[in-house]
Amino acid sequence: MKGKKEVTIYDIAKKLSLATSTISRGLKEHPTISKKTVEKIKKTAAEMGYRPNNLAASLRGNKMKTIGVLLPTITQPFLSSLISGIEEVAQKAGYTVLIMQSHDSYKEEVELTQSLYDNRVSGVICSLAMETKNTDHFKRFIENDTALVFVDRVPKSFDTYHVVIDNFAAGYKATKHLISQGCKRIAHITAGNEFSIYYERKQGYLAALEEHNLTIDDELIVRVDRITYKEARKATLKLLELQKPPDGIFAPGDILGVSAIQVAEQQGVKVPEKLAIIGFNNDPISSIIDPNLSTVSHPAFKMGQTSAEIIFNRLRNTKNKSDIVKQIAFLNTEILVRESSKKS
Amino acid sequence: MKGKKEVTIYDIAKKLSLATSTISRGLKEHPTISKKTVEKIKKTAAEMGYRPNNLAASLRGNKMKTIGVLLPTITQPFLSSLISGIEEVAQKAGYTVLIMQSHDSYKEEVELTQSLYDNRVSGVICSLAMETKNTDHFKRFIENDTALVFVDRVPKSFDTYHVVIDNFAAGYKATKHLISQGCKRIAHITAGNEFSIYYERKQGYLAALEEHNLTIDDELIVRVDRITYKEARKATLKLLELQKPPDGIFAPGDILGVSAIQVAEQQGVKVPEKLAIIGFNNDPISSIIDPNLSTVSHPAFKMGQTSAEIIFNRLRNTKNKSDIVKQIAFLNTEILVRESSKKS
DNA sequence: TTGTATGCGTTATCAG
DNA sequence: CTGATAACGCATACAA
Repeated sequence: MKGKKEVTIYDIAKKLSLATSTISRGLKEHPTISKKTVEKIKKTAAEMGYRPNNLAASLRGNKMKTIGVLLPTITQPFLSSLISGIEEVAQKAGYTVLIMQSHDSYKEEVELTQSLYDNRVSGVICSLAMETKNTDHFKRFIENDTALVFVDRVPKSFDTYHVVIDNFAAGYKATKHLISQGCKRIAHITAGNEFSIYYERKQGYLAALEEHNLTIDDELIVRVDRITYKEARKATLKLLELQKPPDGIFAPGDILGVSAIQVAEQQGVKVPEKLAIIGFNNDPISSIIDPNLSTVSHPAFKMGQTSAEIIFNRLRNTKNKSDIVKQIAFLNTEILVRESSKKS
Repeated sequence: MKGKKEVTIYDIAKKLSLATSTISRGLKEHPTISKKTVEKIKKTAAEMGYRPNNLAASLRGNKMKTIGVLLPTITQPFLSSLISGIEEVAQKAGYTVLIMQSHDSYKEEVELTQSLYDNRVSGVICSLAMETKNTDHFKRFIENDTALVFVDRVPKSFDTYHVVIDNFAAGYKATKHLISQGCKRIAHITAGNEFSIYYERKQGYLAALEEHNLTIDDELIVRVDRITYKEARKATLKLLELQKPPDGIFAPGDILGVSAIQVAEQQGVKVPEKLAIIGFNNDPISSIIDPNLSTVSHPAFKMGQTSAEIIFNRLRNTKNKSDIVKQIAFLNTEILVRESSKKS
């Protein structure tokens, strides 16, 4: 009933009348093994259909050659690109990628964190769930010498590696762009708690308004519970129904921005003439929708690569691991001006 | 310099003056251990910060509680939904998900297959790379008793579980829909080799034409090398520039369909009046683009769930593993009629 | 109900 | 350059 028994280095050893240790070393081209022997071992191994057992190998070092990736969701262009970036770097390094979705739930995040730990991954790359405020569940990784990198949605007060964009600056730039197009009443859609990227973006938005002496009107700032088309639709509608509707919207996500465009058109509000809109992320839809959505480029793939590279650097230098307690990599963002915000 | 040493069942045993085997059993609530002892063990384990080592546990059974997922890419709505479905089921079953991207390359697929094997995953869910014709690299899983399920892009001649939609029927239905809207010259965009889902869809398209006595015009069938907006644009342009351009396009993917809509509009060809278009997959963009793209629903999430369920069923019933050599689950598809194809 | 002993496949250490 | 052996952490067969 069982499948064929596995070929182990022991089998190879027996066949070649060598010690298992020699086989083990030969397979890894250890310098102390003669060329000839190495070749012989490799040849025989291939013939016998030998395949290493990463499990057994990892048991000694107590770590799998695996990077755990913990994200809110993966069905989002930005995040799947991020994974792609991680994957590319990991694959080259001979590591595999374990992916988990927190669905923006704190509870799930905590559980998955444990699962990752139980699997003894070498490193963890995480973007926090929207709900998450306390990040104590990550401490175990530090104590255990597991490389830890937070990306995009990072905790405020956790000393480790962060890969982010400057959300404040991006929000500021986006808002300023709308102002430069002549907008006077700029609305904003926000989400999450005070630890979230959306909070930062909002701060940037507020700063830009202040700098240009535009009054900050609370009714122009609406909140969504989740980033969905439906929620965004409601939010936009609310804005358009105001006594004094906005002439610009800074939507901190393209889903929100696209929704805004659609609702506006449905309501007969011309974009960008009557209402300029800028989104965030540069999702594929942003350049498909008509009018094209201006947006802020978010280097997702690059962020993934960078995160993974940090992990591997950290893994390589076992020495100075405790030297750096915190390091933040800021990646560049750019305002992509497209049709939805071109008034001038 | 090292992190704290790990707490093992041995440490717990020492602390409680019990045998490691008792601890091991107590942790899993083995019936032969007294309630009291179980509780005591669990409490102490928690206090000491014990976390199981899946590596060690798996080494005995020679399999990790992990499902390997091998896909062409993950940055595609259809595939990331599929993963989501797999993830959900796996998470409930206490399994983790290892994800790899073949980037539609045969070579990468073979390598990743090995990597999956080396990690001793319990099951593999795979959607084949576009390039792949030979699937011998999957045989090892069968021999090794690793549950194997192919999903969506499945091999022609491999006896194992398949989870698919009826691509022929879907292609037939989509084409028939266009015919019912009065189209006489229906174009088609195709891709991949004769083992691909696109081939099946094309066959369905051809069958529908034949059934309705529409002449099959080779110049109406164009081929793209990869499913990208750019490629699709070129293909559509080619069609529109024909002496006798088509009055309908069956695009076997929403990316292709969306591109077709855009190119048509740019060229001043009214959709659907002059050109009816239907896509495939029901990607998010299909209902965002204006006019909305008619499409064929592809139950991605469901396919993921089904694939995972098959894996776990198979894993549970170790007995009759060789009884079923091949089993195909066909999931339902539906024509979603939207603006882009509504002539009548 | 609990304890003892052993093995899973590999690698590191220490000998030769 | 190669060999013997212990160890990684856990789970099981067999004893008690």
